[in-house]
Amino acid sequence: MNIKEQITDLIKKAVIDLGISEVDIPAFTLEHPDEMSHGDFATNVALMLSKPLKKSPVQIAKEIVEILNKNKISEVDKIEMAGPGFINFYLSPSYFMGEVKKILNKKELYGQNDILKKQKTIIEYTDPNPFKEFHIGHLMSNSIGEAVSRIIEAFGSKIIRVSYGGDVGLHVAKSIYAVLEQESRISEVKKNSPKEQLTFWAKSYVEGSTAYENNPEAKAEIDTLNKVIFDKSDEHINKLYEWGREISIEHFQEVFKRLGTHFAHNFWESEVITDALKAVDEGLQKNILEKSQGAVIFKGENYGLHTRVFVNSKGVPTYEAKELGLGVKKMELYDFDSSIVITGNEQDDYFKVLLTVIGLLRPKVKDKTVHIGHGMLRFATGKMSSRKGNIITGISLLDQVKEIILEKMKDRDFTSEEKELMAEMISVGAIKYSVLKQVAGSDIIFDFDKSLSFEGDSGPYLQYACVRAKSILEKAEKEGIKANMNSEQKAEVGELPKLLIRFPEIVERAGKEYAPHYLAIYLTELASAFSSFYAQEIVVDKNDPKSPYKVALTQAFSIVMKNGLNLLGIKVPEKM
RNA sequence: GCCCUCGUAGUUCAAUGGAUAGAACAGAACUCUUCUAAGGUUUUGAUGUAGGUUCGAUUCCUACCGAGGGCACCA
Repeated sequence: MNIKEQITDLIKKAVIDLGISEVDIPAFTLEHPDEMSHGDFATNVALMLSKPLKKSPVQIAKEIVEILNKNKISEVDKIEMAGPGFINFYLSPSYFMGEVKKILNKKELYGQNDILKKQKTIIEYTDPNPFKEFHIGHLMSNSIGEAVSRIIEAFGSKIIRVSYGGDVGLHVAKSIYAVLEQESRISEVKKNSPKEQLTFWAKSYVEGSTAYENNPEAKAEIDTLNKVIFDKSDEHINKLYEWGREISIEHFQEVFKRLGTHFAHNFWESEVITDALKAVDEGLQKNILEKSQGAVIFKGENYGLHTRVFVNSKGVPTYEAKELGLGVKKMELYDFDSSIVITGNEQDDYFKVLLTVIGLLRPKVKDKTVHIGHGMLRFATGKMSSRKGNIITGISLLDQVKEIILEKMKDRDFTSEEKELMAEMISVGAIKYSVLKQVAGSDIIFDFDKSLSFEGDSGPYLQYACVRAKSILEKAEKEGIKANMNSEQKAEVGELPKLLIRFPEIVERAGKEYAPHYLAIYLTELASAFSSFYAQEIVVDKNDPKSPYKVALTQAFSIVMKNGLNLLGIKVPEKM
């Protein structure tokens, strides 16, 4: 039983002592007050009892405090009534010391739990489409997906990371249409670097999309081409297709590597089509789906949703059917305990329809599946669209940010290899943090100058705090001062240890709510507390009897910060 | 038109129905002879509007105003 549960128990007993029967105990809270001067835990139980007991909350609180004081446990130093009737609990210094010791003992395992022990979780994110750019929206999906994966992993679950790419569909037809328009250039383009070949394909996609929208003849041709690609009936087109697909995939692998994601499997739309059509047939047989105007549709209106097309009138399955097939296939391949799908929130309504259909077809799969919609990356001027070509690619953002960091470091005394390594970690950290610091579902208004900061509330701020701690620990080792938690029990416990030991509960909340931002914000608070501590105290000092204690705190900080950043998918450089 | 998100300092973001609404950036003033100033200290400044539920509302409900997204063969 942890301390929170122990205190909760004591409160319940006290309430029963007041004459409330066990079933009538209100659903009170026991939480950390915002203000540290309000103690380490606070409960609102007296406020909630005011009505049933027909007494003032202050009076009730006083009575409860009296009872609590009789049964006090050693971890609690002081209990008092405050404000409109809150009861605040102040924990003892030795409790905090004991908890910090746990950090030093558990090291990189600190923060993990076994809530999902022996479970298997499949998580899909990033999902870039071959023939299109890997843009900063994918960077966003990847940052969130990777963080959620790592947090779920810390819950003890086995994680299967997958990505899903649309290697068939209208966008491919649009690209190939535009490539066919400039057929004579192809052999020339193929001599260029993979990067330039990729640009050629991305441009073609934009051109094809424009033609599709503005030119009815082109639209008809592209629609026909889509069917040809789907049927694989034209050898020449098959070859173009293979070329474009490979160039894209090669590029994606490079970006994944830089971001620190390794997918166990990459699903492609082309490989789920059979499953999709099978699922559609089953849906038709069970009257879940129906035929209408030559297409297969789902009438969502019956479920408070809207109608979606699963197979179009040309017999080609749409995204909805393919995703349905994917859901079924994932279950067959991996037999998961839970499945998480992360996409842009523009697909929220679509996923509601899809999950409803899956629920009718495979109730068990539905119960185990959760969709997380992340916000969009938008420019102040409007939405980014790869169809229109006004996008920032993932790789160009990574490179630009890296440039800025290298520029900042140019006068520093590091070798160019060191600088290269640091700049890579710092740029990825800065980008990931800027995505992870806010609620996953909300949009990021992207402004290159403002969105990526290297100061204050930023990735580099956290990395920097960690690097400084590391540097102190090295100095302590040189001077032979060892971390010791016992030398300073009597002292007043500052903000740093109090924050440090909250790490496991923050991880737990971030995982349960699929909300990495709780962790990001916590780490910033923690780094801030450490930076303050760093500015006020000289940690390594042979003449200071408190030095071993301060070294211990620094070490604990270093462990927690590193573990926390690791869960966010952010690496820490040796120096910076 | 219907459905879903969301409106918080000048800006970008926080706040499991709780106490004095937190940060960061920008602005103002300090701070490197001390373990890395990508740091620290101080300071100015905000809940779209109108109701309702509640001991207590940024949070829940209703209406309005405003932004974004989704609504049949794109993904």
